[in-house]
Amino acid sequence: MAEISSDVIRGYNDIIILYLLLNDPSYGYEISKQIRLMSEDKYIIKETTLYSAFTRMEKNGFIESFVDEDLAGGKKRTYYRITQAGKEHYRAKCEEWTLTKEVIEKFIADEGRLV
Amino acid sequence: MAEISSDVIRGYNDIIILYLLLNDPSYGYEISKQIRLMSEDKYIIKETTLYSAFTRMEKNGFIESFVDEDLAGGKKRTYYRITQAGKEHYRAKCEEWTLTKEVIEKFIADEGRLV
DNA sequence: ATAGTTACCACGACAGACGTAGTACGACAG
DNA sequence: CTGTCGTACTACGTCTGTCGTGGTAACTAT
Repeated sequence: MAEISSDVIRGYNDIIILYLLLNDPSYGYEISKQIRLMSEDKYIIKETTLYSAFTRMEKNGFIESFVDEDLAGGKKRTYYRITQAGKEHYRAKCEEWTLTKEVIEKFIADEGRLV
Repeated sequence: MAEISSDVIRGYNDIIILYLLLNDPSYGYEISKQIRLMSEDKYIIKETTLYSAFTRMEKNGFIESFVDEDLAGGKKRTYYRITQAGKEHYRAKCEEWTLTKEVIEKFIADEGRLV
């Protein structure tokens, strides 16, 4: 099966992650499972990619983190919450997506042209 | 106006350039003008990006170069021609694009959800 | 015991895009 | 006759998001 390469997905992980934070805070493991589910296994984000995206986006003020230390078994979990700036970033990225889509599709040839 | 960022376009320059070589050989300056024209100024490829893409794709066997030394004024021009492997690469990238599009669009929220 | 799931992090490598700068020729304006 | 603009590249180094490798730690089922 065809896979989505890292060069192609680059720049869209922000959209994907922020989308999953729009309604409620969430955390790494949960988000990675949701991406897999929603994409029907077409995109499985790498753990390192995800966690470094969190770090980057928190640094940029798009998300905020808080830790839940009261999990069963003395475990911790780091949650992320989208900020107002994050919502604006999300919206801007979505607009950029629309633009990009329009542009790219001009460079997709009809089937007949490929010999 | 919104611009297309390098992270978002990354991975699609191959499609764009190869598309413009599908019918006839062409060269850097001409291709950059065509991209600008076809995208209605929405995407203006950087010279360095374009020429390094040529080098990379020639190394990968997707294109072949030949030089026209007989231009007016003793100038040279390097043309590029798509290979069979290049056409297959183009087709594979187009399929990847379709897949990526399907995935990304699942993470685009309705207008109403953005407050 | 040990494999699997949950939940995360550090470190460094990689590659494509990009910024800066330079070369070289012709045309055309002032 | 000097300077800018357009044509047509090239070299070199930097940046950044992704990814590979490997590690920690606690619980759960076989």
